[in-house]
Amino acid sequence: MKEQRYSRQRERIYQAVRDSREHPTAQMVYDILRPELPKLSLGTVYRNLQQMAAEGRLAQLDGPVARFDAVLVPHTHLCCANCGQVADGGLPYDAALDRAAMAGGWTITGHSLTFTGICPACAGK
Amino acid sequence: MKEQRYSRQRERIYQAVRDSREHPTAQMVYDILRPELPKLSLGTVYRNLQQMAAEGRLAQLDGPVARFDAVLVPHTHLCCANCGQVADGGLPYDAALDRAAMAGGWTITGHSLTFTGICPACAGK
DNA sequence: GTAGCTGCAAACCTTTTGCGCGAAC
DNA sequence: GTTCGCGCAAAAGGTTTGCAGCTAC
Repeated sequence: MKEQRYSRQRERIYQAVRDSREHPTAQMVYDILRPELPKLSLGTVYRNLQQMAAEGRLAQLDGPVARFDAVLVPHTHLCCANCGQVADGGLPYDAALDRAAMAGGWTITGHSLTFTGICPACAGK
Repeated sequence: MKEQRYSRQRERIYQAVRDSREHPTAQMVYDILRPELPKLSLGTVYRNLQQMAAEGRLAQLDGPVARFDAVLVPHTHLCCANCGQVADGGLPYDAALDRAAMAGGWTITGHSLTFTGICPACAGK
């Protein structure tokens, strides 16, 4: 693996994901950091998010646009079909599922359990 | 809802998804049909896939690129981390999860359970 | 001094959309 | 004849990449 150096931008990007509750997209991270780092480039955000996801320092969530999560303990997610927000689910990760799914020659390394529904804010409208 | 007319293209697109085992993307459907319908447009494939997904005639799978499935009975999926292929999982859909997830004011309409791992073909290499 | 990282901009890929013609009804 | 759907092409996101200069070590 390539040697990795410290960079102020990478640290801020990581903190922005960790401190945000909304599983931010690259664009959201960029918007969060822009006031503080006006010269920050969107390309740098993408590069660092991808790099940290590859290292396992961040988790990447599937979807039409990629979202990132600094909570590495496996957990479920709730996705609002109306506004698109992603929240943490209340159910624990069930490792028994992985063992059960290991069939047909597949090696299972994990799973993603995402619920779809309507969030409280959207339900009120 | 808008009145819907028959179209040869839509039928073929549906059949291509149904007859393919690989949960094809729009591009894959286009490639499958091109020999048979040389004038087919990629835009038409996207339009019809999206329309049939909205009607519930097809299921749309999340991911970096959208995939489609003609099997409407809810079921789990296996995704190969190496080659990206998506296969059907052996586990049944557990509706009890939806009831359990309904907390914090959310209305849950369904869930998606996707296992990540290595498929037999990639494991052999 | 030598990599690695940034900012910038262009390129890329997937998906959507506007438009005029042809097809279904 | 009236709509709706198609093919085409352009546009619109989201994401990646090449490059020259700056930064960590």
